[in-house]
Amino acid sequence: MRKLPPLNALRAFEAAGRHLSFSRAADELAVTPGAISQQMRILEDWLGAPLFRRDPKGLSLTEAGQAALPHMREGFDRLAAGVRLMKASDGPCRVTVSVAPSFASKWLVPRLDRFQEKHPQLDVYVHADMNLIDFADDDVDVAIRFGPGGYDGLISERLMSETIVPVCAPGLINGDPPLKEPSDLKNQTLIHDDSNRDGVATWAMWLRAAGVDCDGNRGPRFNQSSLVLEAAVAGKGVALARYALAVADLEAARLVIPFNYETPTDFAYWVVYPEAKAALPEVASFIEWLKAEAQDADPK
Amino acid sequence: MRKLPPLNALRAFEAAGRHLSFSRAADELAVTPGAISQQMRILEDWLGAPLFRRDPKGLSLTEAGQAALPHMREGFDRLAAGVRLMKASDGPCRVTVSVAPSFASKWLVPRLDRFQEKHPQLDVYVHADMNLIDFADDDVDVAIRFGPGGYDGLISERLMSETIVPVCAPGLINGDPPLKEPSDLKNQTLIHDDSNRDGVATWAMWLRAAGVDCDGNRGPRFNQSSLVLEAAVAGKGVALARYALAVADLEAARLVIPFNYETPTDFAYWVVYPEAKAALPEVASFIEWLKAEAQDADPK
DNA sequence: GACTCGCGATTAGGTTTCCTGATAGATAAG
DNA sequence: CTTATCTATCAGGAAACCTAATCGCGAGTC
Repeated sequence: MRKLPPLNALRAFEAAGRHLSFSRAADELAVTPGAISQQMRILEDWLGAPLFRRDPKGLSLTEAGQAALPHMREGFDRLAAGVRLMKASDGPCRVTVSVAPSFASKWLVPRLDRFQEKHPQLDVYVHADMNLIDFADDDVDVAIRFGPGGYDGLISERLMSETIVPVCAPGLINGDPPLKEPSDLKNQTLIHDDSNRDGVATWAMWLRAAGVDCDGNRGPRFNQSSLVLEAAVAGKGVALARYALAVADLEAARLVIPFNYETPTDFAYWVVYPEAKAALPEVASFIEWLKAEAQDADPK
Repeated sequence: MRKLPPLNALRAFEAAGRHLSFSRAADELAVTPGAISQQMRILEDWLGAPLFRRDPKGLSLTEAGQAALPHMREGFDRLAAGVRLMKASDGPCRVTVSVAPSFASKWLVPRLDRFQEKHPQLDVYVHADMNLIDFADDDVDVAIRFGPGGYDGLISERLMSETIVPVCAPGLINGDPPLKEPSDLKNQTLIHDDSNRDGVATWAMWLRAAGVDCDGNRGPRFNQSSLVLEAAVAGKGVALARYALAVADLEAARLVIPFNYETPTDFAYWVVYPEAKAALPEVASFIEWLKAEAQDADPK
């Protein structure tokens, strides 16, 4: 026989522990902070043990709270998945995918009609956001992320690897000054991508690796990779692009690779989702499609 | 943002769906059947879809209910595991294991002191029961079962395989009549084990396989394997024993194998537990110990 | 066929749980 | 010093929840 404390108190704990703030938990659950405070007192009384340390400078979880929190999260995730299975088994339903804006515009959106074709009853809601999202906060089913992988408490499956290539508009190659080899880059405008804070190849790194002695910090900068690519398409200069993002423009000959000098990265694209989401058939279909699509694009 | 229906309604649904009976669910949750009925109405209203078919001849789940039920079960299991982690991180705690009476007395109990030695702060509660148990109903953490494996919605890990051997008290071999080869069994009392309903080797099957023409149905019968073995130890006749159960008596020379004629079975011993239970360190320790212990006993 | 039993549905009314709104204390920033 | 932010606490009220009683239905039983 399971003996559980009041379920609302557990839900309040899950939110409070996640935010490490009673106020934000109250906000999430659409109640007042006082309600959360009381629920926590009730829960701690029921347990006979404290879950939070109320330091003057902020809230933190006790060891017990720390240990229990992931299970609470997972438990409520499961319940939510179950509830979604209960209602409206037929009819249109929606998969929400969180993805970086550049990847959305350059990779995902161009392929999305293929998914629509295969699953006409499913609507995809693309949630483009630079920031990592919180699956419990936002109503996100699955995320695509570029990085080292290994996201805690979530399932991450590798979609494809990535390489960095220089790209520019076709006209630049035989322009004046011409662009035939890496050292010609000294005479070109370099377009910079500031969106990868995590030290994915920069021009400075690339030039050093290619043995070109040149200040790699000059030139326009953008905080989104798609803007970088569009600047390159417009002939504004030479950009360092993630191949997956540039591939559509390359195939359409709006961009070319002036010299073949690929730089593989340790980072890769990952599908990331909470374990419980895999139970939803619409989410499972989307993930499966994503992986197949990535397989085609990047047979490794 | 997760949007969940009233949590108590979900818990009521989980219990009602599991028992396929509002009354028994009410019993489990210590409320009246009317309460369950109302909770189900509330939940179905909230969803806008029915979860149960109220046939005159009994309750059954709709497709939606069927799909959601396992997730509810798993979700509440997780919450329960989390709650157990919250309270009393130190101090003695208990692991409850459900096991067949014979296996308990002949295999588990003789080894249990080794576990106690290794984990002095853990108490093991042996719940011996002929019937399969319901992990949600009874407060059982882990079960050991003899069978084909593959229990739905639960994790099952193979402990060891099993073979069937004839056994008897040492005195019978050179007694009068003597017991030197299978055909001598015609002159012996055969002790029968009725505990295995699922067609694990019977004397009739065994004699046919061994080419002995003899009516294999005569002799005393017991509904527990441990009683069968004890009758054999007492010299009442020859028994067909599962090796794992007889091994302690064989090593102590209270029993012998009159002729080497092992019959392997497709069945094996399994540790079975709900996924969420593995989160509890005491349960994880016990399972780990069980597997190590089985490895020693049956290096496969 | 009448009777009983078991089971679920339903309703009114009461109890418990839960939340609000106001207030207080404590901390950090302006 | 003032303001903003955060948690704790309390009383009162709203909402959720449960009980108790009753009804309807079908399956056995005699």
